[in-house]
Amino acid sequence: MPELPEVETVRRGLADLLPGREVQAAYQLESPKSFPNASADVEQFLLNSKVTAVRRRAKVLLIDLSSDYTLVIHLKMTGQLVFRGKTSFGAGHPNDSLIGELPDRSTRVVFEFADGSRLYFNDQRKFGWVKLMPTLEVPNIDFMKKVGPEPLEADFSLAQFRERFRRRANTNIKAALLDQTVVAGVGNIYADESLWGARIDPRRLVKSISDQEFDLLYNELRNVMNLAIEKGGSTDKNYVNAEGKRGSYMDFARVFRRENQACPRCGSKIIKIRHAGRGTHLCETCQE
DNA sequence: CACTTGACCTGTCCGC
DNA sequence: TGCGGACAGGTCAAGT
Repeated sequence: MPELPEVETVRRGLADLLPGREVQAAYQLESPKSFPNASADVEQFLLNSKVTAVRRRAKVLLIDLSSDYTLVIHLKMTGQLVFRGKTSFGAGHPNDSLIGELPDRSTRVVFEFADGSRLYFNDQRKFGWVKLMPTLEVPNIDFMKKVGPEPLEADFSLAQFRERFRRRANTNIKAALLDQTVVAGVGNIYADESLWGARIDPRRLVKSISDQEFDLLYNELRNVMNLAIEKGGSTDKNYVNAEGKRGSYMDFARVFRRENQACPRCGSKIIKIRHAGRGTHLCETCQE
């Protein structure tokens, strides 16, 4: 669920909240798997270090520390990173807060800062993870070496976009969009949304897509992701930002989770099918 | 090498 | 009301 716009929203929130805070304690609740290399390194390179920056690459969050180590975090499907100030517990949450008192039963890892504030890593389905590693080694992990370019970077060109898809000529366009080695950060929501915007049927083979259609898709993907960031991401079930609040992109979605509703472009009924191993939403009338 | 499928988990929903 | 099964979807390993 957290895709590029959701992870970027969390990043922006944490970038406002964390830098300068000193980690005083870090511990896991119930699930050692969420923080598998929590070991001697934690004591030496995490405790008493200050957060210096919060970065993002694809769907991965990077919290840099003054020790020259980095917390590398993947939220996968149900991960949340929620910050709570020393006194912001319990009652008084804004109406759009999705979660209440923390820790809750999905809390896996807790980071405590010297000023009494805390960062909670929650993850219902336990697919997400936190790893601590030297900052200089982050670019060397397999995922970082394979992952494609950031689609919202100013220098990401249409020519580059088309070029990246050539390696997946014989698969369908939706599977290729979801492939992180082609373009970084696209998941199920924005794949369906951008294909609708470009009027492309998700089942089409990549090699059948024309230059003009790639042009449309390139623009739609960037537009839809920029809009989603502006709306604070999509909250379908679990996703919340760094303050525990929902995102509102789902109010603007054209096809995702809108099966049986009218296509906003042609009025035909939107359908949901199983494709590329995913629930896939489309309008068969205007996506060809 | 290109491509597809299943596994990893838990909570929720649907049909009987 | 209880219960089994399908489903949710990011990534990687294992399969064809």
